[in-house]
Amino acid sequence: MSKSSTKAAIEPAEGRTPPRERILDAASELFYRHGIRAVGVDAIAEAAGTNKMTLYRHFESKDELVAEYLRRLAGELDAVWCELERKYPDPRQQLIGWLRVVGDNIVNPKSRGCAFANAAVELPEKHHPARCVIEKHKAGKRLQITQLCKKAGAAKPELLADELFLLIEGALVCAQSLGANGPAARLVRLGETIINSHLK
Amino acid sequence: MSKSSTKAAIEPAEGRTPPRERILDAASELFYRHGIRAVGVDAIAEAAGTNKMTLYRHFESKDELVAEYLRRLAGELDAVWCELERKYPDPRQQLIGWLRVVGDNIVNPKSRGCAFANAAVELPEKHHPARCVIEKHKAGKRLQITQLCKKAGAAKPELLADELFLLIEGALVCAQSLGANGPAARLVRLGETIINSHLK
DNA sequence: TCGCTGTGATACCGATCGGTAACATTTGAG
DNA sequence: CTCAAATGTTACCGATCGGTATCACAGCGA
Repeated sequence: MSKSSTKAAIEPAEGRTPPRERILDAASELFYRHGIRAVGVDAIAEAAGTNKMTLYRHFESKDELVAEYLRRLAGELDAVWCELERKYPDPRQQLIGWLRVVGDNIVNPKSRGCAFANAAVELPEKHHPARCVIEKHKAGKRLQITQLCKKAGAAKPELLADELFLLIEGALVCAQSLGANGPAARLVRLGETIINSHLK
Repeated sequence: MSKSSTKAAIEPAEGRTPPRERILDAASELFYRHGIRAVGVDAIAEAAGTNKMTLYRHFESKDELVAEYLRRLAGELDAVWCELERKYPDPRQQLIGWLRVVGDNIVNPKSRGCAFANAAVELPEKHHPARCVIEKHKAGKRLQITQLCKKAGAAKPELLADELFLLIEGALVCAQSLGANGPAARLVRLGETIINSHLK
C-alpha cells in the first residue's frame, strides 16, 4: 500500500541532506549531551533517521565515528576563531573576545563543557583514534593563544597564554560540577584582569 | 580433595580484608583508571577476588557503588587536607602546599585528573546518586580555599580563591589532553605568583 | 530500458551489560 | 556442637552492545 510514499511524504525535509551528515549531526548532539560511551550506534542511527547498516557504510567503526565527530567539531571551532580574528583586529581584543565566547558557552544551559576535554576523560585508551584529534586540537589552540599574546606585546607570552589556557579549561570543567554561577562565572573578569596586568 | 584448603593457602592475604572493602578498592582503581562507564560490575567483582552476588549484597546497584566510591575518596582527600593543615600552620603556606600536592599528582603517570570532575563528565544525568557527592565535595573545597585566603589576609579572598580553584581544575583537566608537560606544568609557579600578588 | 549505486529494512551474530535466584560452603558466636 | 549469618559458586534473566548478512527498492546516468 505504498508505505514508502507515505514515509516520503511524512519526512521529506530530513531526507534531503545526505545520510553521512545526518549521522554526524545526530552523533554530535548525542555524544556531547549524554557522553560518548553512553550512546549506542543504534540510537545514533535512529536519531539520524536512518539505520545501523547505513551508518557502518560511512564509518568503519564507532571509534572512527567518534574521531570524525571531533574532527568536524574542531573545524567548526576554527571557523569561530577565524571570525573572531576578522571581527577584532586588535590581538588583545581578540583574546578578550575568546574569553567572552567561552563565557557565553558556560552560561548556556545546554553546555556540557569542552567536548574534547570530555572525550579525553571518557577515552583514556592511548591508541583510540580520537586521541590524536583531541591532542592536536588542544595543542593548536594553545599555540594560537600564545601567538596572540606575543602579538599583543606581552613580556612573557607563553606564561600569559598558559595562564589563560588553564583558566579557560578550568572554567569549562568547573561549570560541570559547580554550575555556571560558581567559580566559572568569574572567567571573563578574571581573564581581563590578568591580560591587563600583563600588557601594561 | 579439600579444594577449599588449597584456595585458602593460595590467596590468604586478600581474604583477610572484608569483601566490602576489597570491592571498593577494586572499584576505585578501575573506575579511576578506565572510567566509570567503561568498567562492568563483573570486572570489579573479579578484581576484588569475589563475585557479583557478594557485590550486590553490599551495594544496591552499580550507581550506588559509584557514589560510595566517590564518598570514600572525598573522605581520603579531606584527610590529606587535614594533614596539610597540621603541617603548615601558615595559611599562605597551606595554599602553596595544596598547589604542590596537585602538582605532584599531575606529574604522577598514573594520574587521570580529578576523579570528581571525571565523574561529572561521565554522569550528566541530573539525578544520579553520585551527582550530589560530586557537588558537595567541590563546593566544600571551594569554601576551604576561600576561608584560607581570608585567613591569609587577602583583600578579595573570594576572587583569589576562585582564581586558584579555576587554575587547579584547569591544570588537572588540561594534563589529560596535553600531558603533564603542557600548560599544567606551570600550575605551582603560576599559583604562587598569583598568591604573592594578592597578599602583598 | 538497462543496470549500477546508495539506501532502507530486518533479522541476526556473539559478547557483554546490570541484576537475580538457588544452593553450597565457610565462619564465628552461643 | 549447633545454628545462623556471611560468603562463594553457578547458572540464569532480559536488554543492549558493536557489527554484519541479506534482500528489496529507489534514483539516475547511459
